[in-house]
Amino acid sequence: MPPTRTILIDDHRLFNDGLSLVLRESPDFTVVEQVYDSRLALEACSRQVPDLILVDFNMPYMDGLTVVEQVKQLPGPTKIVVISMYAEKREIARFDELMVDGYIAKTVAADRLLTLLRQVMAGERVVETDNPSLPHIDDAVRVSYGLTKREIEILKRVKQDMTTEQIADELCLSYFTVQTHRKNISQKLPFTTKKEFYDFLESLT
Amino acid sequence: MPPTRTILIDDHRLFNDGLSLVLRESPDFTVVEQVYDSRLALEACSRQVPDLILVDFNMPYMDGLTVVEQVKQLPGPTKIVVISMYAEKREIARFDELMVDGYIAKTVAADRLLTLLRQVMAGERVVETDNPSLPHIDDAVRVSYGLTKREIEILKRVKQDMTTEQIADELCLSYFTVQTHRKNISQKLPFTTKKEFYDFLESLT
DNA sequence: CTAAAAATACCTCGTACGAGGTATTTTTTT
DNA sequence: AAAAAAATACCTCGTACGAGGTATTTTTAG
Repeated sequence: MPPTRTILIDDHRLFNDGLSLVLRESPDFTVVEQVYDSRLALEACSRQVPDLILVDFNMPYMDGLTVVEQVKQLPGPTKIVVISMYAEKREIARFDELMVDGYIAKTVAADRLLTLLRQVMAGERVVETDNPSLPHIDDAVRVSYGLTKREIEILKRVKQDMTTEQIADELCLSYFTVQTHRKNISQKLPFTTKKEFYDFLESLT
Repeated sequence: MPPTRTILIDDHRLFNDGLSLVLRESPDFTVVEQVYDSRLALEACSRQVPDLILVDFNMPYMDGLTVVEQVKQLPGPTKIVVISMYAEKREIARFDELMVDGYIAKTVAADRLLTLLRQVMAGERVVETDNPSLPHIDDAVRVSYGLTKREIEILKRVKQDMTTEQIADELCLSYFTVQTHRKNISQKLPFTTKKEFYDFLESLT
């Protein structure tokens, strides 16, 4: 059986190169091309007609979504696996619609990735969104910013874009109480930009 | 000369494992430990006393900032290099304050990383925030969402958390014009959550 | 048991923005 | 030259939140 001809699409060269080494460890995969610029992905795929592409979701210029949409238009039995930073249900849902063959979080170990990719090549659809061996505690985050348990509860809901009123309803609190918590939280956190804040929220489970 | 004893700290196992393979390619580096959970980073560093640690900035539980702060308290001449998703001046400034030995974006190629790490071990401080070979155009992003050039201009400033008024001042536009652009933008973009929106902004240069 | 920390609740003011309009001018495309 | 697209500008209403307060109750730690 010939090795699976694979194209890697990720603008993070370091990750792309590392992933390439991971695949090279296994004789049943061969990396025929590495694409560092999503705009070149389509061209590479139509030229190489790979058996498998691994595409990062978060890329500049053209996001993974667009790449996937376009590659699916191409002829050939190319399998598509999305590699993602995030293990969010919302993200997964978007790719579910696109019917990709796999959705794998970057938290998986290298050997686990190979196992999953082999399953994909065998015709399965795989979703591996989280590493179960990592316990979901946010104590460290909490302590490092001096947040209380209640404040974390509030933050988790802020992360989901819930409004003060919605949070109050869900936790059976007064609107004003949630207001107070949010105020205290923003005084404790050092972030100056919204982006920093949302990056921080990302780390809450 | 003995190889540089290195610890990798990144909760993205796949990246961590890939990075490990990258370093193993070079005889002057040896990876003594891979840490997948930032909470265990301090313990590993005090036990191993490595020559070099590579730490990811964006991690759950405890961010790179905290890890760096703590590791700097430990004895030993451990060099600290931050590996980051982002090439943002703001981020770099935060690590500049901490006086780490290197700040390297994930967009660098594997062999370039090795070169930079050797420079660090030779006593230099390195900052490599962007890959100059990638032209900064956001045409693809623009077209895929049907945004106009002007709208991109507005968005870039929204990304910097500028208010409607500030944007209007900078671009010599009426407040109302900027308001209109922002309205049109939010109608064109499909994002339902703030997080999705900020992830998208990340892709603008 | 007692002091500190956390959680609860209330109030107001100012800022900011999205969504709903309408409308004119400029630029680009055909 | 005409039509289409983009950019400009104005207006209002409602929602939401941060920052500034104050104050009571509950829980935790010493």
